[in-house]
Amino acid sequence: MSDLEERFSGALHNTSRAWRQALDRRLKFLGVSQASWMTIAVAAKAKGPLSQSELAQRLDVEGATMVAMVDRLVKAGLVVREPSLTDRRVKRVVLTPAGDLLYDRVRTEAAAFRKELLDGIDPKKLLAATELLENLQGIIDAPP
Amino acid sequence: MSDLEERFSGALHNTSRAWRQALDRRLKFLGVSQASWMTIAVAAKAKGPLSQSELAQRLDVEGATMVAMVDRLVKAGLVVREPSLTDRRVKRVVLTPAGDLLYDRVRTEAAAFRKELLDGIDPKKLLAATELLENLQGIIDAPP
DNA sequence: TTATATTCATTAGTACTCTAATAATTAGAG
DNA sequence: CTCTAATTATTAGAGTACTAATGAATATAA
Repeated sequence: MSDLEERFSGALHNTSRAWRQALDRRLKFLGVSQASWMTIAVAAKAKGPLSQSELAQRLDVEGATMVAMVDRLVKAGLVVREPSLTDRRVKRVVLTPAGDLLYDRVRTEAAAFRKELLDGIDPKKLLAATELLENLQGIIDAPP
Repeated sequence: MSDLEERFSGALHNTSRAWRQALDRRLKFLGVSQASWMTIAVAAKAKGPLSQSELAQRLDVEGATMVAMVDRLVKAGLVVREPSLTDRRVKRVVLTPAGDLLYDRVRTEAAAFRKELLDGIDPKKLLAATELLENLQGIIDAPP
């Protein structure tokens, strides 16, 4: 029967949720949520400053969501909006020194947390699960 | 290196998110989100009517979140609040006929969607991934 | 060049989630 | 029985996400 399918679906969603919540608790002392950190991380990893649209696309959220996110990050002093010189519609999101510093700290913590959780897992099985998830993601994102 | 760990983490969160969003789109014509449906489902599957606390616990959300959720479901005519006769603090959440009907429809749709997505996946691999995820969830939820 | 279409950022309204604080009630200790 | 603990539901405020509509700017077609 499709008992396994239901079980997999439940495990996928519950584990993802539990992970996110646990990481959020762990990073609370830094004063940032995972959504904020992910935005900072994508902005930091890019070669040049990204526009809000590019950020939204890479983080798989809507543009309107990114507006509010950048508002909060600006308010927190972690990024600034810089008008593009070549396209006056565009505003580029640039990290402040405080943003850079925060990114370093959060990245370290997140990696340590990942390592703790996955330490006892067989790498072969982990790889197989990763490939299955990536495959599944491709199926979901495929054109209907 | 921990490259695989980062890759797994990304795949887990992205796949879970993509699944949830795709299912939300698919169920939009029924006028309910997955969060609402999950609440209805837990209430429907229970033997007797559950209190808001019990619902919150089974859905792994906070009590305050359940207050708002039940508010919306009551407004939508899917459930009613019934004061407990034995404990005047408690309000039990009872499905209306409209709630029962909606649950049947959504359950059918969700199962069909699951089947579509997981149809081409090797059951052995699916089982292995499920077990890994369940194991991981146990690690996350374990007392620190 | 002018008209149309697209893109970018924004606002407004809604949904779902959290934490912290509170009132009412119940359970337990003395 | 009374004082204290814990539990239940609630409110308030904030973060994160969506859709839909808008103005401004750019790109494309005629």
